[in-house]
Amino acid sequence: MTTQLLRIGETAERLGVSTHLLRHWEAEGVITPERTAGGARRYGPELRDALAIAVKCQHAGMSLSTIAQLLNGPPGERRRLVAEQRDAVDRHRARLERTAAFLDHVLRCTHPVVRECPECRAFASSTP
Amino acid sequence: MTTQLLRIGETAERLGVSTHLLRHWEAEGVITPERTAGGARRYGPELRDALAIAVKCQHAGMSLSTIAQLLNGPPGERRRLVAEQRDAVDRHRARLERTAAFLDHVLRCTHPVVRECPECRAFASSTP
DNA sequence: GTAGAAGTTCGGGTCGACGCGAAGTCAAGG
DNA sequence: CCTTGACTTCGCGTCGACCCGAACTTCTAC
Repeated sequence: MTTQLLRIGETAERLGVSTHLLRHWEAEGVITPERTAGGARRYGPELRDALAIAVKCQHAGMSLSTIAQLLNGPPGERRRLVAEQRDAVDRHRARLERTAAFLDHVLRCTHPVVRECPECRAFASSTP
Repeated sequence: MTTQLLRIGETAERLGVSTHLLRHWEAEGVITPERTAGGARRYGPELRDALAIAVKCQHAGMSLSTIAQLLNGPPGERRRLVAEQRDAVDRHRARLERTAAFLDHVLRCTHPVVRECPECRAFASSTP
């Protein structure tokens, strides 16, 4: 049992994505699998974990190029990027929090017109 | 002072976007300004508030078509959509929270390899 | 050793959300 | 009247992320 190398089909299925996508991500420098002598992609457990993490990161709003740097960049740069993304996620979270509050408010707001409702106006003119 | 109608240039500048964008959003059915006799767009205070809200909603991940429905759809449908988006925002928030925790962890994680770190693995295999 | 499943490369297509510039229109000042 | 500047429509270009099919090669099970 030589460290469970899976081919692209299995890997894609387990991850719930298409094989096209895995090739695309490779082309974008996100994840680079090993190759057999004949050129077929083989994904080991490490890479599959990295892929899973990449998916989560993407859901958190990171671009493919950012994720690629995160996974493959030099350690120093990597640390900086992680911290940066951490901040970005926090800002994103703050925005979402305001949005959630606003939507909650809208559900019970009786003002027919935004301008007449201080809470709506507050959201409209909230920082970034 | 007849309810401050602004032209597209002023409106765009105050909002920090391009005039192209405002026309684009109109074409997508997001916001439909009044027109002068000659066909020039005029944005009243109400519409400008709506625009500001649309911008926030977009930052919260909503698509233009969703926003268009939110702003212009029939009240019944609107309520449903708001509730739906509210839920989506919450799910999004939950994901971001996990991501933030993961990034925090990565900043102080000493394991050289993801597979060897239970916390990293936990994030990799966390629900959606 | 060979069939057929699964893989490969390559190039073009789609979708959402824009940007951009050309060519024409309108309104106000000199 | 004419200029000037902000506006109009129209259509094509871009970018990120992705899907898809054609044509060919490799892998694997029998």
